[in-house]
Amino acid sequence: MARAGLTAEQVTIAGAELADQVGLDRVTMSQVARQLGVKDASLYSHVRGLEDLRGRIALLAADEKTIRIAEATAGLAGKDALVAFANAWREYAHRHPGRYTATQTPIEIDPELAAKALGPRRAVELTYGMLRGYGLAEPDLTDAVRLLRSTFHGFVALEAAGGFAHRRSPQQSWVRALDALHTLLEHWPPSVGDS
Amino acid sequence: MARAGLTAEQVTIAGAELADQVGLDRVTMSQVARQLGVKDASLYSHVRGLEDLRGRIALLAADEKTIRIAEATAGLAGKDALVAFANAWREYAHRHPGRYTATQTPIEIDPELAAKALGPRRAVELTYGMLRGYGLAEPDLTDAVRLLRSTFHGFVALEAAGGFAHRRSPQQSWVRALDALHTLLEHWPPSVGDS
DNA sequence: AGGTTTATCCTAGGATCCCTAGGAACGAAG
DNA sequence: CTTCGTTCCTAGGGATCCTAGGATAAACCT
Repeated sequence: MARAGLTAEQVTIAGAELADQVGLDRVTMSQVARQLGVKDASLYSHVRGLEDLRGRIALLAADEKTIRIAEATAGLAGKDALVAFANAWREYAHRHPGRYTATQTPIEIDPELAAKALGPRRAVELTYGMLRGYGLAEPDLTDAVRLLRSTFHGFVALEAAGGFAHRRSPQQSWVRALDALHTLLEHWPPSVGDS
Repeated sequence: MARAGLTAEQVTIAGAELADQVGLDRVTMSQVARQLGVKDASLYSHVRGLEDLRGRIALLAADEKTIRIAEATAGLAGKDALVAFANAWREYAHRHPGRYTATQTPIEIDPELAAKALGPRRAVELTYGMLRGYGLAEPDLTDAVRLLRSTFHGFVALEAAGGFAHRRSPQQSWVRALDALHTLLEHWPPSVGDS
């Protein structure tokens, strides 16, 4: 019998693919093991357990998503950058629903593992960089970043949950939302309810 | 032995409370049964199974959330209505994280059960009603509703997932986001990328 | 009240899953 | 070739979901 020669990454990738196919909550140690042609107990040499696997999938997805966004927004500024950023985000969520869900699930991730992942930090930089063209200063910048991320995530989450049952296509509303966010950023309101 | 005298609603409520305490994914038939002082097999007289229970929790939560929002926005208009709507939404998510998660999870719900639930329809009406003051017409209205719902949901979801690790308090960003959305609705942009 | 019916709750058990313990075999390193 | 570390295995405990079928409490009806 030749040995499978697995690594933690391969297990993670198998889990991520399974998550995209059948949903994150249906990713099971046994299923992943079967997929890899291995007994489930064997996975524990590479991964601490199901929790840990989920965390790894989340980190993998965060990295991948960040990379897609970085590629999509490279060299762009202003509205072009905003649209490219948002579309890359949404496209990743569509293409990899299971992975995307993993990024959103509040999981405790092994700290020493998270330290290695450059995804999150990179993502923050990217978002701030995208907003550079709009001339915002702190703390408005942070507020704007949070608003954008909220809208992007909320939209794709509702989309995935079937929250847009209406006739109008989500795509049209999406384009419109980006238009709206762009003009909003251009005329970022002065602190109205200055509490 | 006196009989427990359960109903589907009581099982659902027990499940919902458990979800708020330990997280939706940790809601198990056995746990709910233990909580109710009953063997797990007994629950299947009231609920089809775990899937079904989750669906019922989701519908319950949707109803509750809608009611809170309706109470909060009663008699209000314009920005007051917007802020009250959004705060009621966020507050419900904070108070009932498990229930709220259930509303977001893409679950297939028993159609005949969903037909009874007035939550979703009511919620749609409420949202459209809240926007009445801004003088938008279709299809802008639908786009605006989707944008708002996306932002609200996205914000609380990221908040729950620990996505706002920054120094600035989420509360401040939230207030700011509502200001921004308000001015956005007042100056809803003409269709820019009219594709 | 007594008997019938219905629904609730039970015991029993199969299938699946997570995870641990400890042993076997493969591959590399001396 | 021997030794050693790692990968993978078998075996098994504990938990879960769910079904089947039986007991029994409560409601209903004459």
